[in-house]
Order: sequence, then C-alpha cells, then structure tokens
Amino acid sequence: MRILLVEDDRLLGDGVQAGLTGSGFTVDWVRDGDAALAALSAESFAAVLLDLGLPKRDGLSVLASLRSAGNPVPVLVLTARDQVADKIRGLDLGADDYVIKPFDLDELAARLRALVRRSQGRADASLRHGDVVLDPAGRTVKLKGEPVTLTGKEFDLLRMLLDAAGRVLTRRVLEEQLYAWGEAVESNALEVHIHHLRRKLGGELIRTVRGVGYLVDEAPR
Amino acid sequence: MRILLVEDDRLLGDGVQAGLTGSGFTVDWVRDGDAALAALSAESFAAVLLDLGLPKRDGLSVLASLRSAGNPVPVLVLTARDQVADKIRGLDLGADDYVIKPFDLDELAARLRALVRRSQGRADASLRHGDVVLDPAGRTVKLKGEPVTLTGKEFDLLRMLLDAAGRVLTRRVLEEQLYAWGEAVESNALEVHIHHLRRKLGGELIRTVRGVGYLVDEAPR
DNA sequence: TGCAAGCCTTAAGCCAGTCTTAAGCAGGCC
DNA sequence: GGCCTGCTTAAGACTGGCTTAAGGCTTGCA
Repeated sequence: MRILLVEDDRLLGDGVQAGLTGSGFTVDWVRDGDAALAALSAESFAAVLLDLGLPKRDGLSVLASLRSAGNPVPVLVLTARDQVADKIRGLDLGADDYVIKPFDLDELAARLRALVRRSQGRADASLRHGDVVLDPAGRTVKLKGEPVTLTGKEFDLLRMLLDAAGRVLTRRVLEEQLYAWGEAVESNALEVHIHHLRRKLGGELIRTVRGVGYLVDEAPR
Repeated sequence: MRILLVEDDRLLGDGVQAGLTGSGFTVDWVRDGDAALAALSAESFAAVLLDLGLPKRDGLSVLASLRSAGNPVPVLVLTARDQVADKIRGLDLGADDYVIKPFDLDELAARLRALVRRSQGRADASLRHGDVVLDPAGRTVKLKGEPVTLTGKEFDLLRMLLDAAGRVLTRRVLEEQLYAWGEAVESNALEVHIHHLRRKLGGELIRTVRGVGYLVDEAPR
C-alpha cells in the first residue's frame, strides 16, 4: 500500500517512514507542499499523510488545492496538540482524519488502514473471498482455514486485488502501488508474483484481462 | 442527515443529541447494543456514533455483528482516553473513526460530516440493455445473469454501442475509437467483431444500418 | 564480519488466445 | 439482373501472458 508522506521535519519523517515501511506500507516522502502536489498529480497513492506546518506552502493550502481539483485521495493530517482550530478547519476542508503529535506508530498504521479501507467503500477489516481470508492488520492469509505464507510483495498484490474485487486493476496501477520511486521494474516481475499467488491460492482466484490487467471477481461471501 | 447514537450515559447522550441536532443532524438515540442492532436492521442511517462501554452487549461486539453481516454503515467510535487498545481493535474491526471523551461537539460534527461525505463517494454505473449487463469496472458482461466471455475488442465495441444506445455509430467512429492511430485496419475486422458479438449475445441486440454503421436500440430497462 | 536463507528481479522460451486478413456468399436496392 | 454492402468462415500471424530458472540482494544469525 503506497503512502505519500508530506513532512518537513527530517527526524520525524525518518521515523514515520521506517515505522510504516515496517508495517508493510510503501512510503514516498516529500518535504514541502509543492513537491506534494507535484507527486500527487503524477502518481497515485492509497493515502496522504500531511503535516500542517510546512515551509513554503502550508498543509491546509495543499489540502485545499487537492480538493478543489477534485482529488479524492484520503488525507490524514498530522498536527500539534495546540492546533485544534486548524484541525477542525482541516476536517472541513476535506481531510479524513488526523493524529496529534506525538503519536504512536501502531496507531498511525491502524488509522491508515481504516482510512484506506473506508476510502474504498468497504468497512470490513478482513478481506474475504470464498475460501481466502486476508487479514491486513496481521498480514496473514488463510486458505480454507489453513495459513498460507505469502511474501511481502505477494501479500500487497493480493490485498490490492481483493480490495478492488469486481474491478480490473491495470498493470500500471498495480506496479505504481507496489513500487516506490526509484525502484520501478522493467520486467515481468508482476507476472511472476501473480504466478506465485496462483500457485499458492489456486488458479481460479485471479483472472487475467488480456491487455489490461488482473482482477478478482466480485466477492462471494 | 440521520445519525444513530448508541450511548448509555444519559447526560452525555443528551448533550450529543442536542449539539448535533443544532448542527443540522437528525439524531436517533438508543441506550444499548441490542437496541442499536435492532434499529440498524430496521432503518437506514448515514452514520453510527458508537460508545464502546455499553451495558449488556458492548460496543465492539455490536461493531463485529454489524460488519460480519456485511453492513457498511460508517461507524464513529466514542472512547475513553485510557482505552487505546480497544480503539485500535475497533479500527481494525471496521470502525471508521473515533473520538476520545471528552470531546468537542464542533469537532464531532466536523468528523461526522467528513465520514459521511467519504462513505458516499462511490458508484460505478453498469450499462444495462434488456438481458445484457455490462460492468465497465469489472470488464465483465452478463447475459440473463450468466457471464459471457468477450475478448478485448469485443468488449470495447459493445461498450461503445451501449453507451450510445439509441444512436447510430458510424463505422468510421467505431474504428477510430477501437484503433489507435497508426494501426488503422483496412479490412472488415469491425464486421467480424460485430459478428462475434452477435453470436455470443444473440442477433437482436445490434442492428445494422446499411451504408452507415451500427446501433443498439434505446435501452429497455 | 561472514554465512546462509529467502525474496525479488531479470531474462528467455513457449503457448494460447486474439485479431486480422481474405475469399466466398447472401440479400437488398437500383 | 447486376452491383454493392454486409455476413460468414477459416486460416495465419502475432501479441501478451505464463512458466521456469538463475543470479543478485537483503536480512537475520552466528
């Protein structure tokens, strides 16, 4: 799950990036508002972590531009304890949640998961599809109740597909979400991961849409 | 906007109801989890405000029942400051947000608005024409409820025709849409695809307009 | 610091399904 | 009746995806 972190503080940014990466997110980090807007117009992210106190262009203004351009990406605001007013303005400007600094990394991860989940119009925590159950929090997958070990990339890929059950995800979208900048693949790595998923979970689950991408059918409950 | 408040504390409940009503919400208030589930199965709410510490059936259990029944209503959890663990469990069980007591009523209202706004952001219209249903997102087509496998070009063609139901699409328009520049066909490929579509979906759907192009009649619903 | 294990990427060959082409046929219109 | 447009069918080319295997990289552990 690819996240854009907008944070000017080097220390904090470093910690958040490391922590979230450890929780299975892919984190791209920019230091100011202009860079954030540039990144958001060029790439697609599952969510944005936005610090309000930024140099040059402040967080609220970034948020406002984003929303007035019609971009619906979920935004989680990072705010200091004494900025309650800003926080409320942020929510009304279209932020989806906020956390107060200092915050707990586990909590931040949980909130991000909730946010992304919500933004996709689904409110259930674990993703179910027939015999396959994926638990995003525990990073575990079961097939007919039996645990299946997936590697990191396999897990991310499966989660995206299940999240979007019923919709086709293009190669491009999958690759963008799977890889942060500077690690773009130019091979068939995606296909290889799909292949591994099929081997572990059966060939029925993931359908190929030739020339477009992959999808998992609408979930049978 | 109609909200269900689940709160056993009379004083707090009263305050929230009054405050939110003042902010333009319509608030139904129940005192325990069973009543909440009953209300939710009978009526429809834009969101639920759920206190975790309830008599009889506690909040997390209410949330779990709700989600396992597939109910996607946005849930905002009300929690005490010392229940961080519950809060995280709540988020992972499918809550969409929480606030810590004591909370500010304006903030609560702002969060509710953000929540509801977020929950309504999704609808991808499928194209229907009598027995034929085309889902652009899933790239699937059904005939009388049965899935039909179309190839890429067939699918694109059908989508164009359904999109323009009631209007004739000329050969020229169809070919331009179907083929990128530089790969113009100089054969009867279009006719062949139409033929395949008819074979798969029945000959009635697509009408030939001699000398002009093809059309699908105005959609019967 | 060195080793081992596992993960990810890369690359190459193979296969299947898709698309195009083309030729013959049917039917409408002048 | 002759011409023209569209239908049908089948064959071949080709693209894109699948599979497999090897090598490099990271990470954990001694």
